[in-house]
Amino acid sequence: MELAEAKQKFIEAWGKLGSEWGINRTMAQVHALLLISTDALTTEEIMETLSISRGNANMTLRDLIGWGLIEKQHRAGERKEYFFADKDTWNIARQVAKERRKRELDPVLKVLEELSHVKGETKDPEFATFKKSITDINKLAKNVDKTLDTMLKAEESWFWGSIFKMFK
Amino acid sequence: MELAEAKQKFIEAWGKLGSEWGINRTMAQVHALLLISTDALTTEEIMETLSISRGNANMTLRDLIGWGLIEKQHRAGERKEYFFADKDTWNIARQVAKERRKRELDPVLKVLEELSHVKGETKDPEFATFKKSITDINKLAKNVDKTLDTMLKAEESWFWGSIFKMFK
DNA sequence: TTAAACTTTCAAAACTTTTTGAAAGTTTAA
DNA sequence: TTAAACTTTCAAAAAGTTTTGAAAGTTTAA
Repeated sequence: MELAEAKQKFIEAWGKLGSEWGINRTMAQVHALLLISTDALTTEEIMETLSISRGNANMTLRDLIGWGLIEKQHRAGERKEYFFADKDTWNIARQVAKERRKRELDPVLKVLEELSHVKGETKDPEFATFKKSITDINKLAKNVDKTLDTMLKAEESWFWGSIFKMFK
Repeated sequence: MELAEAKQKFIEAWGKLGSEWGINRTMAQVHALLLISTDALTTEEIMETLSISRGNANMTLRDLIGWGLIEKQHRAGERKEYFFADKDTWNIARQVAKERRKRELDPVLKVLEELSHVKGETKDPEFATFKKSITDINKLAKNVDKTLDTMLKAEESWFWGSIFKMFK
């Protein structure tokens, strides 16, 4: 397989994975392109390579910066802005986990906390079922939250070392 | 807060979380409804409670069965089918992880494996960058895969016990 | 058998999300 | 200043996804 073809395939695969995980396809593709680019790229180059519009490229790049996955680079004597991706996969995983926790898990935890205090007649089976489900899900969610927290603070080697030890 | 209101809130929150995670909103809502229902419900009751059409209810219920999250119940002397959800949150988490691994992670692993064998000139920086990114992502993906595998086989208590030990 | 009770299908409609591109805005060198 | 080089915005269009509902299909009691 040619390198160019391989790059193309990677961009497609990454884009597909992204869209299945609620990150939009273009965003994942731009990220993939920057991940496998040796040098930082301009908006123009990104637009060209992925055949996307200027507006789309601009918004996507801004979102990626918001997610902490890419950065701008200023070059002396040049007007254009260059973009490059953090290439450390461990950082990527952490950034994504961090953002998704903030955007998705946190609000759910808040609702669950609120719902777990609903008062009712313990003998009422309707109430008992509701209460049990909420409590159980709340427990799981809190565990996930705690695990993410540790993961976010962890160093890569320490983290995987622990995983390996854990899973023999 | 009234029990009825609390139920409504839970269904909404679960639906929102689902849609952010690539599971469609209705599917997550039907799941939520069954999770907090003491008794198994008919298609009719689900349609009514969530204000959705027969077709939608039918497809959604079928998908949920496909995900292993709910089951049909047959009642002697009755024509209707009843549906109920597995209430064990640990099982729910495992089922979801299992399905998503099959649908999303497996295909990506396949592509990465293929791409990690692309041959090229090691001195070419373009090639070197590509190779490194693919190799790193491949490593991470394999680790995630292995972790999921263990999780899928694990008992709840054992799993969380290990997590706690790991994270002090 | 039959027909009532129920389930499934799927094309079209509704809704949601993403993308476009032209216009407006900003920055900088001269 | 000015104007060229660049970035940002956003309303409208395109694309993608979900939902509807009526018709077709299936099952079962009698």
